[in-house]
Amino acid sequence: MAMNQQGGTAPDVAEVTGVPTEVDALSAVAGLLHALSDPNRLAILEHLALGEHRVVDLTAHLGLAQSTVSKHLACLRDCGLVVSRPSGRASMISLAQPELTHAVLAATVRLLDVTSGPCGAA
Amino acid sequence: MAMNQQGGTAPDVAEVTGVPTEVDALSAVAGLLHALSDPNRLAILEHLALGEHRVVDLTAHLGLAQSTVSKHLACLRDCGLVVSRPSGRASMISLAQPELTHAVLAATVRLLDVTSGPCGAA
DNA sequence: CTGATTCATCGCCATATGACGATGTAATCA
DNA sequence: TGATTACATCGTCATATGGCGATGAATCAG
Repeated sequence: MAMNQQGGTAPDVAEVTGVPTEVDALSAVAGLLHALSDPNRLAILEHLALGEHRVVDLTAHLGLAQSTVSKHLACLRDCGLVVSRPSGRASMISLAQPELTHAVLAATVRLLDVTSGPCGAA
Repeated sequence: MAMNQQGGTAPDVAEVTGVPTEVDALSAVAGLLHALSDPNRLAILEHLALGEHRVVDLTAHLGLAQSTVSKHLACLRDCGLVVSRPSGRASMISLAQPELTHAVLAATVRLLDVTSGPCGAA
């Protein structure tokens, strides 16, 4: 049973990693990551990093149908990644947690830089 | 609509956020995040955080079919998240980038903690 | 009031994905 | 040698997902 490599007194995975182990918690994390695992949604988040934007602006920027963008925004809103502030007949969309969201993406870029680098590049 | 980015004087989204803006780069990031957006794959990564494991061990741990686990591992291997070291007739699987991978998950947990908290909890 | 704009939602469709069992290959054991 | 174990791959199926257009509600312009 070579399973306590962390030394100490039988460390729990969650305590070592700081990431939950239960299925529910993992599903929650996976759900949030799933919301981030779409290029168009990432483009939306990036665009929102510059400030508030209307849906129609995001639609024009992405070159997608308005319904598609609206659905993506609903996804991001469900995950609490963006918030919408009604302004007249428009909706001003903005990042709910700019710094934390950026932290996840930055960490992912760093990881991507290492994982994809040694495989194909020098 | 203020969209002067690539000028060199005005700040580019990528420079502000540190996250690429091109579709290819976004797709790459999205692909990596997609690999992380599955509860079972997250469970695999967490389990591997404790050290090397055989496929059959992961299979027993997850309670999934061997083919399913193998496919998940293939996904993770394609993304460069895990590496496999042949050992006899078994394959020892381990994290390729434990710290960077953990950094992404930790940042996601932090984000989840904020996004899911204020919505339903106090 | 009438028309235009903005956004959310619904229905639909093509594709992607996760699950499984079955099969093939390589390595270990009797 | 033959049998068993460990793993990867293939084929299949049910479901999820992203895309679009159409529709409806709300707001603003005239």
